[in-house]
Amino acid sequence: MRWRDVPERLRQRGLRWTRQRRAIIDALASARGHVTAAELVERCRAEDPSTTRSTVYRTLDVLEELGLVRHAHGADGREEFHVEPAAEHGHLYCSSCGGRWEIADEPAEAVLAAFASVDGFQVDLSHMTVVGLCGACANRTA
Amino acid sequence: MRWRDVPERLRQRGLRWTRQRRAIIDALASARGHVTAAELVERCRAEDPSTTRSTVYRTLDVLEELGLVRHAHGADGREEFHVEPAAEHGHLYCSSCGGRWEIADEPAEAVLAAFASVDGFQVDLSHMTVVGLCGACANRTA
DNA sequence: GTTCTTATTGCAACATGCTGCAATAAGCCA
DNA sequence: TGGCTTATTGCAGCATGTTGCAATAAGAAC
Repeated sequence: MRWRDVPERLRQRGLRWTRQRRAIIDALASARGHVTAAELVERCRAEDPSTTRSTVYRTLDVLEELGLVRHAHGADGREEFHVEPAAEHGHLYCSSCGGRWEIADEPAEAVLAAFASVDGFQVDLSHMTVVGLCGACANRTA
Repeated sequence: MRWRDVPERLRQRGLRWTRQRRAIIDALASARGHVTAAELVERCRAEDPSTTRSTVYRTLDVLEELGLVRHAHGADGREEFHVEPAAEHGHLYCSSCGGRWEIADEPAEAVLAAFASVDGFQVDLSHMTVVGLCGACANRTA
């Protein structure tokens, strides 16, 4: 649990620890894995109905700079946040059945290697959402 | 130029050829390559200021079904349209310098192969935006 | 505890994207 | 041409993101 020392880390940078930020951290801590910003706003409002969206979005930006969350864009382009990104991973999305999976290590490494070898591009896996047809849907279509 | 027979193709499906759709087709025809929906709305409004956003979005959906455009999501999640997608291609985006490139054939094939071999996932390249650091920015950071 | 600086908040407003609904008009048929 | 069916439009309104600005309040200094 890295949330404990967030207040200190903020202050070290001249930033401040506020009631609102605590609410957002609480919501994040109880939402391991993935969350959308909208979900987070809902969770905060459950505690404090006066929560405003702009504050949540701005706090998420700050937390991303601290490395506590990473954002990506789902298949529809909406934001999703990875909480405490232990291992960076991207997502697969099937446009036919709507299924979602994390990208496994093998293809992830292949992707990294493919782009690195061309012009030294360093792919940010955690930001990647790959859209297409999953095996099952592809078979059904064929 | 495949635009010429769009009216006919629409009617074949029981759809209709309207003044508004003509404006959108005109805008697309003069915007080869990539366009955002917002740009398209602007171009249409230059001709006809009464153009509404919802009409443009709905028409783009129809044109996508006809295969005349394909949409993707840029690095910020906003929509971009590929006009007349001759060769399907994805995009690279450098989060440091903001540069954009089309994904070349080699890495594209590597990506297709990597996912196909795992569980038969068929990647939709045209929908893919890969975010990361370009070679130049990666070197500068290191 | 008081004071001061300024990071942060809440508000209002804007941009993009999507949807339900009543009114319009495309395209078919007589 | 006139009438009919229904696809399409425009409108209004919602959801998600973002930004400028004045008011608030964190936290350091006294």
